[in-house]
Amino acid sequence: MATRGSMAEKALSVSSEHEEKLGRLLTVAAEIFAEKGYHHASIRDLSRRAGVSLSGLYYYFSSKQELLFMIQDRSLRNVLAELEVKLRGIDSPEEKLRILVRNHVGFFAQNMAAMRVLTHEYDSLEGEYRTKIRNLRLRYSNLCTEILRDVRRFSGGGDIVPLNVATFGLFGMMNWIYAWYRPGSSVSVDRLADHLYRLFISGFIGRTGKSAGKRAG
Amino acid sequence: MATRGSMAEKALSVSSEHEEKLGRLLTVAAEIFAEKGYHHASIRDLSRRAGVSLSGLYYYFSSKQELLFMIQDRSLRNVLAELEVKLRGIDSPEEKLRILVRNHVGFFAQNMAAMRVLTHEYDSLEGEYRTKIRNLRLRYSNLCTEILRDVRRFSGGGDIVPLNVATFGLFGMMNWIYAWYRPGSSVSVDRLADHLYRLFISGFIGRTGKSAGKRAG
DNA sequence: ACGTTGGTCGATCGAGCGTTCGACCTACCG
DNA sequence: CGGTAGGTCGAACGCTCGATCGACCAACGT
Repeated sequence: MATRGSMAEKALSVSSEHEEKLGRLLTVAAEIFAEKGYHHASIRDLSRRAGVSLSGLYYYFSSKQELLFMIQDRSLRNVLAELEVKLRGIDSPEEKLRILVRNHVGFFAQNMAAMRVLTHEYDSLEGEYRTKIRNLRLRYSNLCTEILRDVRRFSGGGDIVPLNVATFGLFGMMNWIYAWYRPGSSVSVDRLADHLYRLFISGFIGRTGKSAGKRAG
Repeated sequence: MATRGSMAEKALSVSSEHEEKLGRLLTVAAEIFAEKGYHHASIRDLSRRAGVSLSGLYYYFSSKQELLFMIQDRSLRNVLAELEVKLRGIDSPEEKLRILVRNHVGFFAQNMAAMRVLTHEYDSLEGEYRTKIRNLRLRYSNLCTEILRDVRRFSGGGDIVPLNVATFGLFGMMNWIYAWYRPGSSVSVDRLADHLYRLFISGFIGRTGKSAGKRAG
């Protein structure tokens, strides 16, 4: 059906079929990488699970490294793009932060395999692949740091915790999810995101525990 | 030198030399695992870096899996043992929590390779090795959860965030350190631990960002 | 009818892997 | 001295890996 038509139509449909199959391969590969780790997973595993011959796979990517790169690149770009759309038109810094957390946690829950590969297998990247992913990650964490800066300025909170420590603390909380959270748990994804947001925000904008009227050092 | 003496003395000194060399091997192995990941690291790498023949290594461990297990087992036991000592005689739950964070972060900074392997390569363990490490981890996180429960009861804080979410959030913050912190940074280890403690505690015991007033208790 | 292009495959290569084995070399014991 | 035990080693085995190559096929334009 979709393969009939003019040259332009065909080129389009063919390339979209190509994209589609590549996408399927990347999804399956992400699952395998997430299960066994990049280095332990073999292209033969992917060949078996995807029902494609070993050599046939190499039509869609040129090396195992590139395969890993594509998974991380797509995940990160998706997270970033979606986040930037959602932030459009939002003024309140705290609301921005809440959106960031929800977006991040949401992606994790929805596509756990790829996100796990993203946080777990960064060091498996080499050379230019690593550099490119590093830059994307930097863009992401910088965006987060800027939001945190605004949150603090806006709330008049003190400079208790350095901005970069706070940023990494937040990412730590969010990225650690893959180690324990299973979708379909008693805590829904939205509630989880909300919990983490609340856990973070009030520690960030002020008040240390000791001023809670209990202890005198 | 140390090899002279009676049978008992020799047995002692020999076994302690054995322990010592095993310890060195584990340290080097942890560095390699931390660098390249468990599956990508080879026993031959260890052989080269430790200056011991390939087959000679197998006198000290019986398989690569056991090697990985020993690294994780020792790290976890050290962290736990040291923590239990430090907690002895402490009553204040908040102080207990502060000690836990300092202890954890301190171990990370002091022995980053092994701790990285501990948090990063749990899934590389198989069979009984995995079960044993899982139990140790459980003991650790349960200890943490209990402290958090006391903190909340003692501070009269609300039940905003479920205890297990809070526990994993805290571990996430602490374990994420290996992804960005480098010893000798501008933030000292003690200050880092303090930052993370403060970031966590006030988000945990109450008040969302909106109404950041003093609580009366 | 023919050439081209996109896609797939079996067979195979060379390299590296974890592990084993038997030989070997001390340093001690009786 | 001979014997035994702790420790070390080179060589090799069997296996899996990532990657390549040339053959093949169906669908298309001309």
